[in-house]
Amino acid sequence: MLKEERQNIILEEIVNNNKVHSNTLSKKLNVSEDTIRRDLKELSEIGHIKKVHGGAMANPTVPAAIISQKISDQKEHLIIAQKALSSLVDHKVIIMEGDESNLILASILPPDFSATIFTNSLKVATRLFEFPNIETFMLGGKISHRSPITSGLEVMDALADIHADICLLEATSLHVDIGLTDGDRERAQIKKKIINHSSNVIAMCLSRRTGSIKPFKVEGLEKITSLITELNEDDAQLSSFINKGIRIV
Amino acid sequence: MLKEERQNIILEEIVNNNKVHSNTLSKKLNVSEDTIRRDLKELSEIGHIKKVHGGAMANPTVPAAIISQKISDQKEHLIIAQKALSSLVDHKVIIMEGDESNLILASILPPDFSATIFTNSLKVATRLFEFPNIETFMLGGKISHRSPITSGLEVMDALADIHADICLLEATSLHVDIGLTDGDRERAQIKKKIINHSSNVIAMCLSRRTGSIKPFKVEGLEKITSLITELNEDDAQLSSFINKGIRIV
DNA sequence: GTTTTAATTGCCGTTTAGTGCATATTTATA
DNA sequence: TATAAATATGCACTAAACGGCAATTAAAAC
Repeated sequence: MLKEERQNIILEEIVNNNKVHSNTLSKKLNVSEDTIRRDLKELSEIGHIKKVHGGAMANPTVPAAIISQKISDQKEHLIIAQKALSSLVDHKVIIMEGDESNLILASILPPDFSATIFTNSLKVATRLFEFPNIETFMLGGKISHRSPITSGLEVMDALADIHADICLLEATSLHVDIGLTDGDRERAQIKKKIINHSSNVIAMCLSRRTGSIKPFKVEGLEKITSLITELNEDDAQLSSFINKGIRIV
Repeated sequence: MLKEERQNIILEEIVNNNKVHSNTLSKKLNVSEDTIRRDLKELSEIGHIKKVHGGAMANPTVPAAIISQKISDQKEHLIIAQKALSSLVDHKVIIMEGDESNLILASILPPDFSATIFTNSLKVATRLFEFPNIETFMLGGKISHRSPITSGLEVMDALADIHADICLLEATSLHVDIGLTDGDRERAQIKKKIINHSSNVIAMCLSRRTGSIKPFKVEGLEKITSLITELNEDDAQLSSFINKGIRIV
């Protein structure tokens, strides 16, 4: 059995029973307790479950749907989120757009992290609620039927009055020549506005999404300060971005 | 059983009964009283409960996040939510304020329910996201550290442009003479504004919260169209409200 | 298809966490 | 104040966690 398969089973069990025991899992999956322990450690690093003595439990604030997402996707976002975290400093104004890498990022922030954070994601906002030193602002608006994210005029209006030190964008498409594009018109507009109201622009993009082009233009590459993918900085796939002067993290 | 699991059970029991005894817990959970005592010590160090001789009691300053998990109240909220549901009709504009009964209500809506719903609760909005025929609008703003609810100027501004057919308010205090009051100033203002932007005002209130008065006035009883509690309409406790002309559901 | 490389896993010795028990001390209250 | 119950403390035992290492297995490169 593959590790990934096993970890998905573990997540499934946590969603169903709210908890797992290392020793029973070990027997059930025919691996040593050490392996289970390593699995639980990895899974808990993503932030949706909590490792405890003897097993693991679901994080009470995380909905089942999030926990049971395929582990392979979560891991890629975790790598991105970890890099993003190292780019953040305390006491700044941050805009977090979207709910993929940003959700994981919100899960791995140090408990005493201090900042003012704006977000259009219900999931991210719910997560940030737990942090006593973070001032969270939900950007209000109509909730899309595609993902639990606000968009529309209200978000645009709210952004008009904001300036952030740094914004963290989920890039669904990033092309070396065309720049940042999006499949949703409203979301493209929102991203554009966020970029123009932030001193630093960090695009978080899965490597398989680089190179693609979506119908709605956000901004050209020159507006992007840094690009974070799950790849190493020196990966050949990213050299064209480096040539354009983008900082790779 | 995992330690955390056991402590969750203890917390739950304290939240429900306001107190626990070490010796009964010891029998119930099949561990020594020493272990229970250590659990209570740990929980009290975190600050959620207060250790007393012979057991522990609920801490008066328990964070809202924990209170909201009250199991016993869930039943009462369900009764309220069911009544509220019967008051709703399709294709209306609804404001749902707060996340107790409204969250349950959002969970029991028929899957094809059609409406435009505004809410200041992250939980409610997240739940409503699942409904294909509901247009959900999240009222943006600063997220309170007490519960995952937006408040502040942005909410007020957003409300200014809205008129609803019906609003569903979580009433934390409802007094026959004083009317609706709230313990939080901003939230009181928001409720007031919601009331004045709705054709029908439904107050959802646990019976034990009727009669109490909180520091910040929302509106007098005359602004309330209907009152929903978990009690029967003809319960004696509610007669004083009937005398004031409130419709009891 | 084979070789090379990297990831995964199990094992082992050591360390730590959790639990129960014995005993001394404190607390509630009759 | 007497007395029974509850608590604190120290100790011992067990199960789990940790870190390093070697063997195995999967993935990548050739």
